[in-house]
Amino acid sequence: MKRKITLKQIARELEVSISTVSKALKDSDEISKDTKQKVKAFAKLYNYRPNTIALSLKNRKTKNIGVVIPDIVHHFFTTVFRGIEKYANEHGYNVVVCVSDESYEKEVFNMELLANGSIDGFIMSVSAETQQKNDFSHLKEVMEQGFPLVLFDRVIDEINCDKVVMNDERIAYDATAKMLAEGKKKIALVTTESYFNVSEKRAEGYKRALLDHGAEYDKDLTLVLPFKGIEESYIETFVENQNFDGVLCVNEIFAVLFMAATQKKGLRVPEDVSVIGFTDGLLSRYSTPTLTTVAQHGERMGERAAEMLIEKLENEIGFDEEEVYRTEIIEATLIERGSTINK
Amino acid sequence: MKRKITLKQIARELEVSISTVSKALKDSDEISKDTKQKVKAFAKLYNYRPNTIALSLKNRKTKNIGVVIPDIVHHFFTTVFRGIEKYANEHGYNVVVCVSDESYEKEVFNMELLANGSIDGFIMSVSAETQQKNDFSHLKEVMEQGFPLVLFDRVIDEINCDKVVMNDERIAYDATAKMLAEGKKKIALVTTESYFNVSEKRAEGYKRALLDHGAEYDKDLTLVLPFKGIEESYIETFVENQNFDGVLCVNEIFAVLFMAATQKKGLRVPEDVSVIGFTDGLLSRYSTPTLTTVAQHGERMGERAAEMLIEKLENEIGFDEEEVYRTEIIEATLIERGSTINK
DNA sequence: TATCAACACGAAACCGTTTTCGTAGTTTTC
DNA sequence: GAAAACTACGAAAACGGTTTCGTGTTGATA
Repeated sequence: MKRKITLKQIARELEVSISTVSKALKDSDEISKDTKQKVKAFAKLYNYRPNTIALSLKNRKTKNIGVVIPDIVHHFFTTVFRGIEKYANEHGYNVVVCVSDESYEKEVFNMELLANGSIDGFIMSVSAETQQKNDFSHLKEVMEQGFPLVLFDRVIDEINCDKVVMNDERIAYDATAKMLAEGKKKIALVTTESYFNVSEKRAEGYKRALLDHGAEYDKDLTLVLPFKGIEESYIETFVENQNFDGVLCVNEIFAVLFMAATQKKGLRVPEDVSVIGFTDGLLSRYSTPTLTTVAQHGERMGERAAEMLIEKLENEIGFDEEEVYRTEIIEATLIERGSTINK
Repeated sequence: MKRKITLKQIARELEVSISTVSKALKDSDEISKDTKQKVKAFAKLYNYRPNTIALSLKNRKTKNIGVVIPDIVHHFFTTVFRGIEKYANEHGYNVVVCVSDESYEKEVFNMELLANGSIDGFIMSVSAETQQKNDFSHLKEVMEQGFPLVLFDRVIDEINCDKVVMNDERIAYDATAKMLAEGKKKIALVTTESYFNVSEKRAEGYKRALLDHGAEYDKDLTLVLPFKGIEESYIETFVENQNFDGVLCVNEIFAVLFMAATQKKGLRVPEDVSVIGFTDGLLSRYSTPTLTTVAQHGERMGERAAEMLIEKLENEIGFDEEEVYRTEIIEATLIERGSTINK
């Protein structure tokens, strides 16, 4: 086991002081040309790299950012993560990920762990349980400790920090309006239980579109599915008993299940029923017909979140300068595919 | 910005030495009961937590493990990562992820970065480009530096380290045999270019099953698709021109595309054509019909990889003890769904 | 020749811990 | 009453860097 070489060893070997080696490697003009060359040559030969941990301790910066997400086996979060990792890496940061698994306790635990020196700032999307409990003291805590925090997607209004969100309400409006424009009259909504503020916003956009276009909002046309353990039968029962000619689903799994159920019933997509989902994942791209869906541009969200965080990290805020927080809206776009009638 | 409290501050506040504080918090019996209580109370009040970075420097252990994978927006890698993260977290380790994006250069760069003190060991799956170039000096390098390394899925024979793999050959054999047992005669194979050793092994299993069961191996029934930018037309052309009644696809995207193409041609799945894919992702679960597929148990692979790595990390190898490397095989299983004829 | 700046380098502090070792002060022992 | 043995604590080194501040040696200047 060949230990990595340190300044101390180089210094001893070359019979100079540690400071000299350090300065020589930094091309300080305190050091003579001769010595610099000697040191650099030696360092290169032994492939010297400064120890990250020592630097972290000295600089009180780890160059690590902590990402806390509810789930990783999930297309949206994965793409956001991709964006974060990409941007971070390009800017000299590493990313340490903790998965809260939708659990409040794990979320708190992980954040405390990371806050003990492992990272310089947080990017996160809160867990379902946290949203339900409505307890955000752990977020306040890390902010008070001076950690910059960027929330994305599942954000918390009462926490004052940088945020990256999607215009859920508007895109749901647009999606609904699109189906109305196709001539559809009875548009259903398939959503999750309401403690997810994103689902709620989508529902609002859906309603507003109906009312704006003179369609009536029928409560019976909204199907609320549980967060975990979706039973296909819920959907099939709904499809069996309700009359509709379009549907907006808050994710692609619901969309593809709904589509399958309507087809099974003998209805054609999109001729008889238009279907629009959220999340442009594999399901949307490879279903039959392909799904018209809302692309959330997760990667861009991740990039922006990372950008905002790193900006905060690098621009040490002046003393008594007022901290200013931004909320960035990433515009979702509707991708038209085979499950709607497109011109 | 409230800095986290340090031993030094507690010491000053309580008018004792730093050593005393440190020992008191560790319940050392060098310290009197009184002092211990005083210190502990104060520490609890100010919510003292030892600084991770300082500990890392002191102990030369970061309690971080580095994960380098080719892609994160990919069901299989995501599940493996999930397993790693889960096991690591349960055992007091954090995970820092770097995505190589299938690029040799990024892979090398990221590993060098991580090797400068950020992590204690690596878990990785090599990039496509690395496999093509057949250059593994960066892996040898980190091993020589004393970092334990666990490879999974895309492993390298010439690198001597712990490995976690799937029995690709055998499960491909089983999948093919299953279709033959259904009475299918002409089984096609849809695979990727061959520098992926996993694809190669799957192809071998496929061939062996054909020969073992007295079916003939027809080269024309193998469709090789490029790694990036699959054109649907490649598949459609193949489906149009070849005669087959079963197909084994090396991933679920190929499987679902193939299924769509055969259905479009008017063939029924599974009556006319049986389809089996690899990867038990959303596509397999929600396609119509649902896909019979090979479950790779990525999560278990990740857990095992993490377990192997952490075991190496914690059991400092005795001096001159011979290092022993293991290759663990995670048994894949065939999940029977609607795209094959099951009894 | 005394003075001074420039040059080239080293000592030491610091980041926050842990841990070894030394040592006052007290108690026990004979 | 002196030596031995505890007790309870502190000083200092170490992990691997960076950086400030000296300082000894030159050569130039007055």
